[in-house]
Amino acid sequence: MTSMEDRPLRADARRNRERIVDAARALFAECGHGTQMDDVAKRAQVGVGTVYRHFPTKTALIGELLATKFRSHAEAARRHAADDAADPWAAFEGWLRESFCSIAQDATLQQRVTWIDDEDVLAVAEEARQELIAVVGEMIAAAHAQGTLRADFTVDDIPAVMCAVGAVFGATSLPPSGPERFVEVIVAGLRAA
Amino acid sequence: MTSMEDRPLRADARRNRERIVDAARALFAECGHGTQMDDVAKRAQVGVGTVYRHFPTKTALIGELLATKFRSHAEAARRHAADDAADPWAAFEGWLRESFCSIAQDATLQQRVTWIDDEDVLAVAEEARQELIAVVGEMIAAAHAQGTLRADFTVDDIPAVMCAVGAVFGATSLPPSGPERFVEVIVAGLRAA
DNA sequence: GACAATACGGAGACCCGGTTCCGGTTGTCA
DNA sequence: TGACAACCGGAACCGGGTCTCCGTATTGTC
Repeated sequence: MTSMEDRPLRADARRNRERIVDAARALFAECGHGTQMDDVAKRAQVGVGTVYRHFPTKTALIGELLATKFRSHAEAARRHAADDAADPWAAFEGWLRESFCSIAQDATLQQRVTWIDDEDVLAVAEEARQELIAVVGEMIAAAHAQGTLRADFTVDDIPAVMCAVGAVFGATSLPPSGPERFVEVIVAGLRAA
Repeated sequence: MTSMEDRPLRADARRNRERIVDAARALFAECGHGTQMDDVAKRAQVGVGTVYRHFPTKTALIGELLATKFRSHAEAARRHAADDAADPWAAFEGWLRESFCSIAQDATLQQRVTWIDDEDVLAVAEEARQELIAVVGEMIAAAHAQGTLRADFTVDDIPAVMCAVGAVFGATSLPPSGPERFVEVIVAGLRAA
């Protein structure tokens, strides 16, 4: 989506683009919402102009980061589904835990999902998001068939769970020992009623 | 805390202060993070200057709103504890559900707790927050004694739960039918392991 | 009813952060 | 190696939002 092979993109351009994305991810993880374009540029050792050539807007940049996240969640889901093909609940729970860890890494980003201009951010990452939903949908269906997952839980609830986890890990008013425990609560809550 | 009886505060001043708080609450519920001081002033039919005389800073205003919320949660907790004195779990669950509803009302505000400048916002509401923690702590202790609440759940986890719920209800990328279900998951997850 | 103290209003100063622009640089291809 | 296109940097711009300032209005007291 972000920029197909219209033309192969010059070598240095490619390098810079990558640097920018890395810098952005790192900064959002560290500085949270306070991260700004100039910072990203500085961190990537690049001028602001360069950042804007690759991403026309801050929203676009964030969208790209989010899309990447989604893709990696989806990939994890596929992996777990394959590894635990025999036990859908195990696959689902395994995926949940892995995703939660990954969310903990840069919760700030995840939190963006719950925001104002989300409409726009999500639009950029929509394709990746759909893919994720699809993959997870299958896991959920399998778990339902097995009868190990709350009957009233659907794919549509996944975003909510992600939001929740993101919020908890991203909270600056740090629950000292909290986050991990919170995950346990959710997992327990999701087991068949 | 916000302003003790240093001097009784003139009649019109008191009236305006109240209007401002009401307007702010309403706007945060409606417009979310986008709410700005001028809007609050307009809604309260007051000049911006007046708003700033009562609350030296936007943060202070939000802090006040938050403090009010905390106080009402605490009050609810006391009520439930009294009503269901015989059954701690019932009291706890009842309080949780009531609080969740109330959070749903103006989730945006609750979300503030997970934010950047939270340090500051929380500082303003700290007193009220401590009170809430104390009251709920007793409920939790009682439920533990009864053996109906997950053994590894402590008061320190309450903020996390609040954050989570706030995030879910406040998400603009609305999980269509999600929120209520999410509450069920948490309640289920909190029952004794 | 008049004076002091207190409060009000809202124009605009001020600051902050995203976005633009363009002169200079670098990669690519013949 | 030369020439042209693609790309880079970062100073300057600009809109939008918080907060200040001060002349005016209201309250309360004697």
